[in-house]
Amino acid sequence: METTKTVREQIIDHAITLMMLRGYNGFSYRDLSELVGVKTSSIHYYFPSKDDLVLEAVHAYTQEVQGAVQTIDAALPAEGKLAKFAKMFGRTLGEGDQICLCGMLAADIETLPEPVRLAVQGFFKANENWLAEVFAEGGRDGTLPTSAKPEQAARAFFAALQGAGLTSRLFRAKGRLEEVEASFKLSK
Amino acid sequence: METTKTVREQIIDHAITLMMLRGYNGFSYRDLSELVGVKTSSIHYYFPSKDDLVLEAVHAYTQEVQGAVQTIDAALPAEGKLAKFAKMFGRTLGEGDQICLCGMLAADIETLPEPVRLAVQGFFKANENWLAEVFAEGGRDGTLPTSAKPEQAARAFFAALQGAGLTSRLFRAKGRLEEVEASFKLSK
DNA sequence: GTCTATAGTCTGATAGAC
DNA sequence: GTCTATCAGACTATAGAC
Repeated sequence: METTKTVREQIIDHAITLMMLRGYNGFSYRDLSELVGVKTSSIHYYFPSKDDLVLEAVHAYTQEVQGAVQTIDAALPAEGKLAKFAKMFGRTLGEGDQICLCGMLAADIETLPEPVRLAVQGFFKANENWLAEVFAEGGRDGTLPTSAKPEQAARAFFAALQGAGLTSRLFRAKGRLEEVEASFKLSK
Repeated sequence: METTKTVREQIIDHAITLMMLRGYNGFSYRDLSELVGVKTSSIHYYFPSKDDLVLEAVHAYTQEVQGAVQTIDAALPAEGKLAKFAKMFGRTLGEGDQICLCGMLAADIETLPEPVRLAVQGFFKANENWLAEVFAEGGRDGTLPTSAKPEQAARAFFAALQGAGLTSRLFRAKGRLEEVEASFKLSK
């Protein structure tokens, strides 16, 4: 099994982990240098500026998450899909001290350049679109409360998950994520 | 009218504004120095360390928000209280480029000392407790969907508001906050 | 590609005069 | 209380040898 990761991949992986923990302004090239085992100047070789690095990190993270979402069985009832999605979202939170990369960057957004904002928007749109399909389907098959606007329900649900990720970590109480799913299920 | 603010009050006010914009790791004593018009060493006179400043900022912010919440008419039906609360929360977002101070600090929490975590937790608890009362009341008076657990509904609703604050700013679309309230109203 | 060395800037924080 | 002056350390980033 050839699982050796390139230095470039290691940098991105650790950058993602660090940002999910401390945010964009809370980690440095030096932190990465120590984790990856190369000098900071070598990191600049791959990513000339920190902004370049974040942008690539967001792209990699989006692809990774979307890949996982696509594995959710299409034959499942809508209610089941929603449950799986929520559970998956909870699992990205590591040992409980990390939040979604794009939720974190949304908090840091006013210190980031426009291309990063667009990339983070892209992450939200992709997830919201997938969820809107599920809510629409749930309305049809009767496993979810009928909503006039599936897109609206999707945005509210995803926002609630992001907020719950924040408070789960704040209170060190993982259960807060499950409450969100329950709230949207009993609904309507 | 004697509305002159002390230097100390100005520092806290600007610190709150800056953190709601850029987060804890995105502002400096120098920024404050320029806004308030005193040297950074003078700021250190009032707040020896940055952590001291954040802690006082959270206390001041909590008091301010809770004060506003308490002005919501107790005679209003639960549904109306929820609407007022959501609208108030939206108004704290300034020109649209700020988010709730404690939502922001929840994102930065892993870079902050324990006393700040406790203070931020206090802010969330206070708001969630108030909302739990409203949800319980709404179940009784029939203006809100009956929930087995008003506390759970309160936490999910507040998390959704925090998440919507994040995405409203990300997309520069204020409307996302209103969607949350609508989602919880049609519910159940 | 990775390194050493370093530039240039910003950071939080302190000492001490007034 | 506010200032000047300064510290030690961190930061992103670059030049150039190997």
